[in-house]
Amino acid sequence: MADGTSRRNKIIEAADQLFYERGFEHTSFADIASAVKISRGNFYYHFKAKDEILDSVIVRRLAATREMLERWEREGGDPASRIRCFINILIANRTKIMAHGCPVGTLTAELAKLDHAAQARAGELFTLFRDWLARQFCALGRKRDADRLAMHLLARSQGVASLANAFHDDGFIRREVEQMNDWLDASIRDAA
Amino acid sequence: MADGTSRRNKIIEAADQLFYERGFEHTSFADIASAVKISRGNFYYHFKAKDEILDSVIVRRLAATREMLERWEREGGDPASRIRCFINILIANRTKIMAHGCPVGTLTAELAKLDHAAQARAGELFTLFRDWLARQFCALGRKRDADRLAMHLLARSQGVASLANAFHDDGFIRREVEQMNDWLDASIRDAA
DNA sequence: TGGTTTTTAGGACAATTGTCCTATTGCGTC
DNA sequence: GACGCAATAGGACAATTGTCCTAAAAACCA
Repeated sequence: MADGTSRRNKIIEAADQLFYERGFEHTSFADIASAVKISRGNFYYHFKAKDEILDSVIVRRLAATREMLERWEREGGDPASRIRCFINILIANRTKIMAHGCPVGTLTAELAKLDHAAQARAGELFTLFRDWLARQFCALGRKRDADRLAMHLLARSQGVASLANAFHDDGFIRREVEQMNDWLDASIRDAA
Repeated sequence: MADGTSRRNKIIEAADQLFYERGFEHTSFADIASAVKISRGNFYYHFKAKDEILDSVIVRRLAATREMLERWEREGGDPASRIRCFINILIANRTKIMAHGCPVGTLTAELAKLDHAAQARAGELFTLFRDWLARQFCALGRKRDADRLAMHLLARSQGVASLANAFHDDGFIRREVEQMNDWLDASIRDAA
């Protein structure tokens, strides 16, 4: 069983979703077990410890993120449109975001509180977006402050996700996304 | 012992700090007990359950926040300067924020994942800031979109706290705070 | 001082946690 | 069909969790 639906992959998949919905620490082996319909003790054939499942989940998310960013790079059109793909995640995932927050931000925050060893690995998820956005701003002619703009946009989307989660406000997300798009337009004008 | 340093208050105080640093669920009674130097079983003389400690912590935070906002209202000068007091929390608390994130945002996010009953109460912390900021924007002549501006500023500061926590970047906070102040200046000009 | 109420310590409790072990099943190959 | 390895189930494990109980101590008041 080496295909994409191997038991190991199913465990990672279920853990990924549960870590997002309930948080890492609040998700027990029993939770994952009943989701995958596997015996609890048998996890240790696939993983040495719970931390190893977390590692695998992060690796999976990193791969999925890389893939998404590459797709946007291929099919997103010009750099501005690609950045709009990023901004648009807030709209596309708004239901999940209102229920569970941003998967990257909430995981990073939780691991920081736990002082967990995987903190750095999870931070790479942010770095992935940061560097990708910076490259787009470079291509827009904002080479000098590309990273600053990338961090700014990243922070804006984190803030929107956080408050959307707190207030469960759909309209708020839409308004902020509109403003972010306006901000992007202005940034492009400044570059010209 | 009815003074402000009663045992009950000391427990709440210690729990407040620990919930911030380690998160609510990851803080055990044993942790609080050793912080207050009290026997573990004796908590139940002061609190019926762990959730009751959380409630008390939230009540405490609500009171502290209200007090802070009232102080800014009294001593903050004009509405714009008061809003700058808010923005400046990011600078004043930057060390703690880089280590543990925003106390309001991280608690709200955690309780959302736990699907905890106190979620709504914790949300009031955000509402406190939201309404206060909206009042200030009203006073600045932005009555029509005061709440929108308040939410926007709240989201910005949440985003900054989130990324500052992830990247432990002091300079990033300062740059973003500067931008937020610029944005406030522009908002005031628009009102005129 | 004596008695009553408030406060405390310390341990018992069941439930849950992550972890580990072993016996058994299932599948592929000769 | 028999063998060998991969995969699994199910339970044992110590530790930790929140909770509860009871006896002793401290504080208070007459």
